[in-house]
Amino acid sequence: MSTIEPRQLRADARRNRERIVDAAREVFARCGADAQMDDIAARAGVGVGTLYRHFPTKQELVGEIIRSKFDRHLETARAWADRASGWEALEGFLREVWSHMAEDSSQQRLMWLVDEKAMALAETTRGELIEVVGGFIDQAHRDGTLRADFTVDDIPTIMCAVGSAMGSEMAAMPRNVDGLLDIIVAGLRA
Amino acid sequence: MSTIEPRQLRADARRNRERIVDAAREVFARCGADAQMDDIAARAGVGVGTLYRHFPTKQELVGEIIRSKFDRHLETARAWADRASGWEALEGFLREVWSHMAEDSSQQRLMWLVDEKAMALAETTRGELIEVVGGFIDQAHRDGTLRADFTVDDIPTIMCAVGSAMGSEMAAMPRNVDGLLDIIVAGLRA
DNA sequence: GACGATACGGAACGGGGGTTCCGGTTGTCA
DNA sequence: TGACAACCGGAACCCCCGTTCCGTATCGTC
Repeated sequence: MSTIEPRQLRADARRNRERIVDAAREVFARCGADAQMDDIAARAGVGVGTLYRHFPTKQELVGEIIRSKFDRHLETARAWADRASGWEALEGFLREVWSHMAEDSSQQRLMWLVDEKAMALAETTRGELIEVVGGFIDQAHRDGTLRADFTVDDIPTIMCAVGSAMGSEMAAMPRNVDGLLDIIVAGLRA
Repeated sequence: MSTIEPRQLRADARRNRERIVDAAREVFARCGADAQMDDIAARAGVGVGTLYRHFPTKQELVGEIIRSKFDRHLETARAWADRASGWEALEGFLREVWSHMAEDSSQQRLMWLVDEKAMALAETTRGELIEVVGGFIDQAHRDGTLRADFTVDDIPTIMCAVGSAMGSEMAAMPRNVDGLLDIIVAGLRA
């Protein structure tokens, strides 16, 4: 998946790397941005030192998780491109991604600690994502089924908004994310 | 403003309290949730000890800021109640609140560290807010101008989503909050 | 102006958590 | 099977930051 393959990892190292990523996913899902490196290492059945050999910094670990999320979104987009086009594909894509996001909603909070470097790891995938989803949007505009001023560049904002609504647990405040999603879809329609 | 008035503050104490709240507003606006107590005290021209006498915990200071935000939103709601009703009042209220939020967008990030206790300070104001805005919503439903399944309880979710979209600065991602607001308003309309 | 109550300042404390270091272990290759 | 490089574990390090403590200063009142 990565463009550069620095060198071949030793068998045990590769195994540990996978364990670490899995553990990170779990712990980030449970604790969000508050996840601690020690916990991740413990959950992976590995010492902190090992964790830090594979990911020299917490940011880099976060970056890996983010990258894998983008990968999954790209898969989703491609699946919809095969299955439909225009508005139908766009709505289908959005709703499916949102349901993925809802599955690990507390993980959404970790988007807050993403920085340039972490995001750079996902740049390639993001580019392809823009291409595919941009196709849906262009087609929908041609069909006149999508609000005229909407562009691909609006998608990150929407995703950020939705993700935050899912991830937050603001005290004593009711939360109805499904309602928000319906509102957004309705507002997107021409 | 507060229902309980524990005792009369000494003149200098009252002055310092105000300075602290002002400083907190500034520093939270600049640094969001990362704001430090030391910085706030320094900006207020006051020692940390003084800060802690007035607000025994960071949460309590956050609570004060949140409360004042809710107060302002309540004022906005009442102004719109005098001026209009139904959909017009609802949209006017939302857009005005959003523009207030946009003014100190980085302050939005501090909503993440609000807990029950901090929110409790704003409970009274929040109740009145629900009442006034609920009035707009009921009227709009009677007029048939608002999406049928929308209730007051959906508002926090929307606010959280919008606030996060404003407050985040996710790297290398375009951000178009105004577009999001238009989409939401369009989606709210029946 | 003097006295007690109320406040103030800011050095110091404590613990939480990311990161480093290095002595020991394990995979790989000849 | 021996030898070396690659890798591992986890105690220790250190900085950051909320919070406490207490000697000093200021306000209000008689």
